[in-house]
Amino acid sequence: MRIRDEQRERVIAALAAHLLATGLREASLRPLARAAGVSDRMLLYYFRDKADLLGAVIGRLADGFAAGLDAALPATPMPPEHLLLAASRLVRSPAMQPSMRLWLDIATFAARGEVPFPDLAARILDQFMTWLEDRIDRPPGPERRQQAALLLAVIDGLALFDMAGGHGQAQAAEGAIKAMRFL
Amino acid sequence: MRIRDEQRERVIAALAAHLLATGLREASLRPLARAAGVSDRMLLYYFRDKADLLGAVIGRLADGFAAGLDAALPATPMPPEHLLLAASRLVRSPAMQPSMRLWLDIATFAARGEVPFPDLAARILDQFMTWLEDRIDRPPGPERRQQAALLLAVIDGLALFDMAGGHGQAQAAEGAIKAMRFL
DNA sequence: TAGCATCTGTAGCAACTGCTACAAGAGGGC
DNA sequence: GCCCTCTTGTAGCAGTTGCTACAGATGCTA
Repeated sequence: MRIRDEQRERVIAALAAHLLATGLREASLRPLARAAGVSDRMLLYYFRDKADLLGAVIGRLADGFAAGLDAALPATPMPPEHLLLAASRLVRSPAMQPSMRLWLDIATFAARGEVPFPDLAARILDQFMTWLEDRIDRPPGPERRQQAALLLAVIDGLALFDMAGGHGQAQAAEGAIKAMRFL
Repeated sequence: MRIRDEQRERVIAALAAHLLATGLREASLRPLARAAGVSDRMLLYYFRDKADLLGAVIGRLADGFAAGLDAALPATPMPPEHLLLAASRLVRSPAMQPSMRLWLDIATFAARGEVPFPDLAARILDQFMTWLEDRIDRPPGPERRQQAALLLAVIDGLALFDMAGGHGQAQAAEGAIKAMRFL
């Protein structure tokens, strides 16, 4: 039971990077095994099945993503307008692009109910929400939560534009954000 | 050259409904052929290849989607706050859910550069944008365009929430929309 | 030294992927 | 009658998919 756990760990680390780079669509066992430097046979020895493997890797990625967001923007409360602008710029930065692309992939798989993606999607959504809530200069409560949800919707919408090649639209929307106010 | 074109037409109509129901992820030739009531061999006689087929079908769907939006909300200019609320409710309605789910699928395929999805995604994005612009009570110009882009970002973000199982977040965001203003 | 659990490679299965070679039927023009 | 183009079915290719049966290797314990 020792080597197996060590290898699990090693595989998760290796595949996290690989998934970010290539996305979920080409994530079949043999290429994943190659990327992790093991055989596909062993992948299914370390993990129960493909869903188990992807769940572990994406779970790890989600934690890393949350940590990255925390590090990139200190948890100092600010007006929602400022937060929205800062967060959308952060999320649309080239460094975050692979993560957002993967997040979109996960959302579409979750939409079809494919395990383990619904759970993963819910978890990522929650992480994102609390990250935003912690940075809005309002007392905790339903209103702050509503604002965070709206902010997240805008952010995800911008990310979707970028994915779909609508960089112009993303740019335009960022312009409008500056003229946006919350009562 | 006659039957072939008739069949093309028939296949496109049949597969439009099928794609809406099942999404892009299970859209391989044999199931598509079954849904269209022809053999996979003939599918590739009517269409050059799979990309050609999907391009035709999704193009048709995009036009239908745009027409549906036009019919559902008359082109009467209104304040962006009202439009946003009306549009998001429309787009999140159960009837529109399959279309939005497919739109997400298309966006993720476009993100990987897979033909013909980048072109399709750009086209759908443009249709959506003009639909919104036509309903904002402002003179045409960059500012109206920016507002439309921001509205679309929110709408797409809400759709993403619904796909990812975040119905609570979508609900919350809609609440915040009511307290949102454009300068 | 034997027994045992853990680990790993070889090989393969049955299903599916997009696509194609080939031949044959259907129909019209000469 | 003939050819010629359009249309269609049969069959199959070479590659991929997730997953597994089996046998052998390894190392620890008694």
